Amino acid sequence: MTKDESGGKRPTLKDVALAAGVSVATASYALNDVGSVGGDTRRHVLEVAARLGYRPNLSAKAMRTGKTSAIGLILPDLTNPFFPALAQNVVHAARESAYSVFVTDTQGSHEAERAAAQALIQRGVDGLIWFPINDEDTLADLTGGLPVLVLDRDNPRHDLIQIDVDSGGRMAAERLIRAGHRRIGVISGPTDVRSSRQRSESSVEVLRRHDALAWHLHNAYSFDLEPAVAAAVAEGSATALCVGADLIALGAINTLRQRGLRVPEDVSIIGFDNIPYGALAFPGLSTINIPVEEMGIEAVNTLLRRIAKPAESRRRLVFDVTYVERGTVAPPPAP
Amino acid sequence: MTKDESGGKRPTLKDVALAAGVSVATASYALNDVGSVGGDTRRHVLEVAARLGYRPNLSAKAMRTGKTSAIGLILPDLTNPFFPALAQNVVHAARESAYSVFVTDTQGSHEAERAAAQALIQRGVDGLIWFPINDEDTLADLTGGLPVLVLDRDNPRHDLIQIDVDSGGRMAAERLIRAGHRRIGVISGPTDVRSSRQRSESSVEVLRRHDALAWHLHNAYSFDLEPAVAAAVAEGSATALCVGADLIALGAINTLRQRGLRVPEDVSIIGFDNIPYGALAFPGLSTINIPVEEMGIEAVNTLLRRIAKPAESRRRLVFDVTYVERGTVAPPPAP
DNA sequence: CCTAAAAAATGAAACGTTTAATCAAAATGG
DNA sequence: CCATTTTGATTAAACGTTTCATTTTTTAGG
Repeated sequence: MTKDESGGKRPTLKDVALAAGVSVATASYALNDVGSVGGDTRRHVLEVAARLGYRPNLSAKAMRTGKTSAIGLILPDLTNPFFPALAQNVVHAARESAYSVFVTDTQGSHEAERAAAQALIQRGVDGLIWFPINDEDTLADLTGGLPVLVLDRDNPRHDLIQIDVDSGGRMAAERLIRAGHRRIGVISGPTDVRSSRQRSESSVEVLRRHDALAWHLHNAYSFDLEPAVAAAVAEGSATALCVGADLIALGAINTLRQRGLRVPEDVSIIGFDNIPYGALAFPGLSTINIPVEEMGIEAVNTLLRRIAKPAESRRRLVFDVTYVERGTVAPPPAP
Repeated sequence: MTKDESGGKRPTLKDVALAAGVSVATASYALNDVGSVGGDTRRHVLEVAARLGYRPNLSAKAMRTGKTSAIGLILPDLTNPFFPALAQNVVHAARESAYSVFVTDTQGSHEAERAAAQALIQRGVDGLIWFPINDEDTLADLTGGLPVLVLDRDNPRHDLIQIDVDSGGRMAAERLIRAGHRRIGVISGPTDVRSSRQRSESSVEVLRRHDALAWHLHNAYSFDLEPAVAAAVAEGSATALCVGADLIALGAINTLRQRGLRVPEDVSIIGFDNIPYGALAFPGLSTINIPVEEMGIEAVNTLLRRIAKPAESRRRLVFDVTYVERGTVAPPPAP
């Protein structure tokens, strides 16, 4: 019960000190559990503070200490279903350590990305968790010595949390081969981001080795697959698809169905990301799972450690992926 | 070009004043475009500030003025696909006015909701955009005089942005009737939130009037529909479903398909929310669209207005919904 | 007991702003 | 040309903390 004793406004440290009959300094020491203050006084101050419902003014604290206990999360696109789970876990992990999170979404624009970073830095965030749009280090001149954790992308200057996409790409390809497919198409996302390239390149490599690569489509963006490819598939150029992102895979499924092809009876598909949609689709999308929840948590852990020890050597964490089988893989249709 | 003249640390107002050969006060006045400062000096100060790459320390400004130009966004669950688009637009609209947004996700727990609000208030946010878990005013004792904008839910103390769910519920029911259905089931979400109740109640009302209500299932939560209902539908108790949320509708479709029923050939379905998944499904989910983007924008506009004029009379904005036809509505199967 | 050391408590400066209260200089009016 | 107003600029206080340097009180040692 935080009752409000003094009229109206929030009690300040001075109020607490006054009410406890002690100096402001002592009150501060007592509340922060530092300095040398007697056990009795400490308890008393704490008690009074609780009674008054005292909450430190974080702006003041921030100004004095230079630490805001806030961090920024910069994401390319919140509406991409890959990100909300990440954001959620970042926010929660941060709260565990009494940090709050400014979330910004840059809509895939480098300009917006810089503006967002600027704003956050000016706000004095203690650190940034940054999922860059592509591999360009667009914030190089802004971040200064600020702790930054980079997600998924590459960056020579910051701590990194990455994903072992190579193994994911391989898993997908191998699974399709094991199912008996010998004409497999690969569809990949934006080629200007390493992690996206790697996904499909590792698939391609495996497929080549088995002489099972039908074709490779680059830079598939949104979720309607190019009609050309759909037609190619319809003509039987491929009996299975290795797709670099679930969103694209779902689009591909749609396109195929609109052309009368069944999934997985006529063509098998494996996606990448394990976005929640996939589980909801019918049949469920088989895909490569990225442990995005753990990544979120580990991101704030790593960032907070870096904030605490700026000099520690650079860290690079790589998360494993797993294949999750649902309903979009089957043997190729009998010819 | 924000080059860094003084060694290392960010330049402060004092640095600017010094470099411009003017008092700190004048520098402040000049930069904020207030007070009486000569045209020449003003220009000069601005120029110097730009040259030094000066950025005001927002913590300091906040402490002095009591305004942080930050707001908090409290959502029940970021991974519910309804919310990311909302969050995105809130963040963008806020940035337009140089506000930053603390985003928190309360996982449907009232405890977490209170904790989050506490933290944000302590941080000194200028206002809160709050999508409550249900209709309980769980923050009543915390918010004090703080401007709060409540989304979707009801609340006697705050500005409101709501949705005309009644008309949505009616639209859905009418559409199914128009398609020829006469045995229609209604599935609704949590009954402890008014807006959820209203969605289905308005459907029910219309269906009753046409004597077309087959049954009404309350409190359907996650996305697998109760086997009981699925069986009931399978037995032909209903040829169409009016569902209170897309997420539930998609689950329903899955369950039906697993029992061998086709959508929409055997049973038609209309959802509610128009979450992005719906468009990706095959066939696309017919649903009621909520203009969530506009709502996000209007939420920050209304909140910022309230922050500027705390005394203005309470506002309540109601957004219209629209029916979006995709592929899940068809005439009932011939008996 | 007295002194020295340790512990507890305090005063005041500092953080980077804004802004009220002054003051000086320039402009205005009679 | 003096008195008055306006304009331009400055000084200093204030916001709520933390923390250094200092003082006061207590404890311990001989």
